[in-house]
Amino acid sequence: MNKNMEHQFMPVKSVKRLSAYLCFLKSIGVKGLEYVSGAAIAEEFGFLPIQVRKDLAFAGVKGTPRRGFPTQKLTAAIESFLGWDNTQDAFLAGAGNLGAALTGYDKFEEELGLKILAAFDKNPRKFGSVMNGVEVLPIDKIGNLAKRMQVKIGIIAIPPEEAQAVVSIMTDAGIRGIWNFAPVNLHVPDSVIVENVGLSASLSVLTSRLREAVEMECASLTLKKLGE
Amino acid sequence: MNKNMEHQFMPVKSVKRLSAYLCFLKSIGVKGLEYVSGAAIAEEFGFLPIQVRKDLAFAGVKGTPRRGFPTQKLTAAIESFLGWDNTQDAFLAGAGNLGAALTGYDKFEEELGLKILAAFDKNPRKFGSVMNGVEVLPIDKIGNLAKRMQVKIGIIAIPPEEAQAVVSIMTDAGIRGIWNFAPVNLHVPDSVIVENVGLSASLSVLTSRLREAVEMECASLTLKKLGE
DNA sequence: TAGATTGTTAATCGATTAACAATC
DNA sequence: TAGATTGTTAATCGATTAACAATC
Repeated sequence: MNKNMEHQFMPVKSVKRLSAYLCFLKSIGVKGLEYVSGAAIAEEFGFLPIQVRKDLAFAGVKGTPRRGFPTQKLTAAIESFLGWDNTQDAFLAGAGNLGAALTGYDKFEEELGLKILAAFDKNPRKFGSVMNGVEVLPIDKIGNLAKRMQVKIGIIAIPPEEAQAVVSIMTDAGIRGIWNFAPVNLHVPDSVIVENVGLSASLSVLTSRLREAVEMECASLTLKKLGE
Repeated sequence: MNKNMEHQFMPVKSVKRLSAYLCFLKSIGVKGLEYVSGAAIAEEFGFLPIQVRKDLAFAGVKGTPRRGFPTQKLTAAIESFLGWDNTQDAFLAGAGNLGAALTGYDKFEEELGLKILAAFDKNPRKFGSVMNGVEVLPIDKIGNLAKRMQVKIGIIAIPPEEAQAVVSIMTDAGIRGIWNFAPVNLHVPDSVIVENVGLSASLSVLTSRLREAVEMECASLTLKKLGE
């Protein structure tokens, strides 16, 4: 096994930033600007230009000195790099409010290429109903159907208590990627990838930052008073 | 300005992990185990014990050698550290599917202390309706009401094109924290904190990891064949 | 050409991990 | 006491940033 085989993994943070750049590029793309510089992207996000250049280098686009990056090519390159240009089929576990939000959000299919083939729920009253164009089926069928249709992505939008059982069925059925919205830590085989959305964690980051800001203000206020 | 004033900011990653630990601690808390070790928590998440201990040290809980951390105290300490123990009032912009998911998710109020006081929408047909116990008001009223009620947190669950305008109204009205679900980069004054949920970014991380896994398998398969 | 921007190579910084002493 | 686990201090690793050469 030689060293050249070693695969360069993409840093998670770069992937996330690239996805943000893409969003921005699409918004300026409509303005018809032929080139965009790393500095311009950096400016928009408050990053340093060198960081943007590093991220873009990962995506493998070459820029032109003095001009920047060709907007169209750059957009296409990042899209391809993030895999937004080919469709991925997914099954959604949970036809509640969150499930409705996910099926109702056209951007996932149109821009990211995530095609939610069907939703699954344990509530019999929902069976056969259509949620934003996606049919709701009994949750018991999820394993067999995933295996038969070779679906590789499962979305977890069910209560945390029920999540692990469904995930196990999914992975047994050959699902390789889990997009998890439930506040539980899921256990899966090594070959399966779990991406946790972690809304509670995200909210915690916001509130802890807010508190830090308030503390800073109090501190500088006290300092000012003492200085008077 | 002496060095002692310098505030130790909490690393975002530690905050996120602590929030995950909390979820796990609550689930084992019901089992009535008096102590839990860093190693046990690490095991659950596949982390190294030292990382868990480092994170817990931030939260300021003292453990007992040979026994671990007192489950109750630890849970309470992390909750307090993350601010889950005091209520925060919030306004929600957007009464669509996502807004419904957020208002319908009781955990935010019960466990994290996030109280969504009202939802705001531009669709007149929704005015006055009640969404999971939260009243829907005209979006024009969000600024005045936020100022009057001194609301400090705003949640953005509206289309990206409309987000910046509403955010500007929010920050003018004194809102200090924005929890952003819209796929746009928001511009706010320095005193305001934005936490982006970035569902597209999250999905991109999953799909790029999946692709990396597939590539690795192909590579090792090729290698195997060559070796035969 | 001159100058702005890219891309590369090196330095810095912060987070993770290791080693080990302290403690119940 | 012996042994397991915490907590501290140092080493490593990876990501960010700086410096600067290459290039249009």
